[in-house]
Amino acid sequence: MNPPRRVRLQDIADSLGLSVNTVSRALAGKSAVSERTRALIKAEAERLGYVPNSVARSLVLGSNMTIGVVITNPSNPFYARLISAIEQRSRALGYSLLLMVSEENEENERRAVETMMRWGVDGALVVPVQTEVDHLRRLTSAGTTVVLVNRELSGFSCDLVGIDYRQGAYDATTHLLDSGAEHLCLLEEDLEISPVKARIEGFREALAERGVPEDAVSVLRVPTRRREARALPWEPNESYQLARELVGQLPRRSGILVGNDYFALGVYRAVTEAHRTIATDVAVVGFGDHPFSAYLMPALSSVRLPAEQVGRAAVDQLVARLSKRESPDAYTTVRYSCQLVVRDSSIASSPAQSPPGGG
Amino acid sequence: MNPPRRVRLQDIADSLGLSVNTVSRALAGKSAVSERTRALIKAEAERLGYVPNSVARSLVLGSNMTIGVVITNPSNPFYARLISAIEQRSRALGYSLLLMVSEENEENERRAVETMMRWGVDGALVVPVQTEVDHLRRLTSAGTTVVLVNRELSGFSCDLVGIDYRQGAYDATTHLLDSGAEHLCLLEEDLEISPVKARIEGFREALAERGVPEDAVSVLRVPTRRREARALPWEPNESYQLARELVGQLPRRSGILVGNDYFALGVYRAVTEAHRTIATDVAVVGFGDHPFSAYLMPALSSVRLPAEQVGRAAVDQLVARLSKRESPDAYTTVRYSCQLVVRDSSIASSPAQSPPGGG
DNA sequence: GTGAAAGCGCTAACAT
DNA sequence: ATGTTAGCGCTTTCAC
Repeated sequence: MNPPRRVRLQDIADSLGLSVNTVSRALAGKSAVSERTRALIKAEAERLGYVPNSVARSLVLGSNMTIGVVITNPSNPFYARLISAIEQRSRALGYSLLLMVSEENEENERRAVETMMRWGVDGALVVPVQTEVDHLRRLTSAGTTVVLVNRELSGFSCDLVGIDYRQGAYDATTHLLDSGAEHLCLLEEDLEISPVKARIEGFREALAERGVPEDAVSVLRVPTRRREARALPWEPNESYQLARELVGQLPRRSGILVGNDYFALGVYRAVTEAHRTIATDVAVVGFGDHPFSAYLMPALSSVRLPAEQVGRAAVDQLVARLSKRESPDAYTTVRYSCQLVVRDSSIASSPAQSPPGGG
Repeated sequence: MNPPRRVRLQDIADSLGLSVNTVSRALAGKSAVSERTRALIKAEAERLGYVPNSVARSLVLGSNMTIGVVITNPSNPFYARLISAIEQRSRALGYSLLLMVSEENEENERRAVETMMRWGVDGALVVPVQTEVDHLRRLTSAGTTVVLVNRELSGFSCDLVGIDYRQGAYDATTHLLDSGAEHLCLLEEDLEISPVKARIEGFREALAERGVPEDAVSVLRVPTRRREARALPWEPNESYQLARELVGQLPRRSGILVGNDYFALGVYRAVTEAHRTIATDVAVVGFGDHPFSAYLMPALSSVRLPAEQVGRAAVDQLVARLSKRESPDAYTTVRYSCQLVVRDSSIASSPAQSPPGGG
């Protein structure tokens, strides 16, 4: 059997004794076609199983209704949710998605940008790896609209849709203090990216505001080795090792804020193995509110991240830019606030201390 | 500033006083160009910032080095891993990825197939929603190579790369029996898909082999409502509700196998709330070996799924087919085996019953 | 070794 | 209302 050649406009035109042009217009819904021939053409297209050739269409139109998405790691639950949201919204607006993964690697990101330029995607949604921006600049100056997602980048002006991690960390820290924690520790990823910086800021800000002394505060970096190929950033083992060391020297009434719910798993194990109790001895709050967090024992308090909102808004922002022909003179930055979900891991650590039958 | 028009072969040719053709051949690495001009051309291309137009190239070549991927839900950790693996391997082989999400919805899958036909992707990797196959047939008969991933489909012949869920369930069930469980229950997703069927088979097979009486066995379906928009299949609440009812009537020495680690979270909570103990009273084994499972207390035994192998193999299988020009006369089915990881949730439930100091 | 010409499938401008 | 022509950027004959 020879390869079944694809049905073209020409085939429909021939079969009906019309010109390609008429067929094109009829199927495109343009006005200059009689309803009779249009019906005829549609029927014939249906009969022959005609499928428009997007590649040819894109070549002449110069646009291909495609959005390039560059993500650092789809296995990270947050980015998985983000991809879902982006795909859903893009699909609703008629855009296809070219997915690229940078693996926290600058070189991969460069190649992704190159790919997008080759394909001439209409727009790009990028979670940038780091601070290098020259390739992104090339991309925009080649006429591609770029919207940064989740991570901010100084020295590169474009729209950004992100999350107010500072506020999230601030709220979580304040909550830990309200729950009675006096010694605070932040366990963070070891990447130099804006979400981490913002969380540290929010953490510090809350503590300063309450006048917590410097020596009662520490920020520790978990060696996630994200940049090593195939390393899972959320493998709890690293945070477990770190928490083991930490837990020995942990004073009473301490609170730990972790930059990722997976880190909390390591903390839980370390604390439990040291025969101390989450919540009572050590209050814990996570980031991400992963589905498992509500089901840990005790249930983990966590800062919920609006991945769906961010994904949707990023697509909307991108598409809005595309409809405006000219290059913008001002860029938008949107940071969605995140919401602390209080559960058992951070409830006030004192109730057991009230004397039974007292009062 | 007027839109910066993209650099074409023509621009390089003009700038060097050559023909488009020569430039094309030079950059394509063809032989019929003198080394001197080739160097000149490459330098000029570099200088002007030339980026090949993949759309134009695809139109003439009829192939675009693109693979269409249709996934039911990227937020599902298993599919997230699968996407990662597929992307990584595709990238290594020079293919771009068109990502589409079906949301367990037949209509979306149809649209995804339509999109792939429009773009004329070289091949398609599909996790099929259900049993409908007419659109997939159209896709293949239009000349697109299809490889099914993770879910099997009767009535549609093509290559398939999947997982031996039957074997996984068989091993897990045997293990539960070996651990002393006498009353067995399987908590499964409520989708009519091959992985679920295979797990039920494996479960039943192991029990039959050991002569476990029918009335000591049950298979329950968790109403995951996957098909409802935005419903998270792994939201543990449904399994929690189900397990609550179950746990009241659970005899001693029972074992629960769940089709998804997230279900185990619901079971853990229900069992704990009923003042019974995981492992001792109820042995539990999960499926998926999600990162959190090893950190539950007690640590969850689970069947590890080779998502990375499957993703990589699926791409390799697809690309292998693409290199063979003619339509195949035989299709390959590969099922990767999965490995049970035994942890504390399913250790023998009897040690505490041996009389202290006895023997 | 290089150039001229044709054409991939489609749409837009300009006829008629 | 329909047909003709041109051209998107590239590759592939086929000349020279």
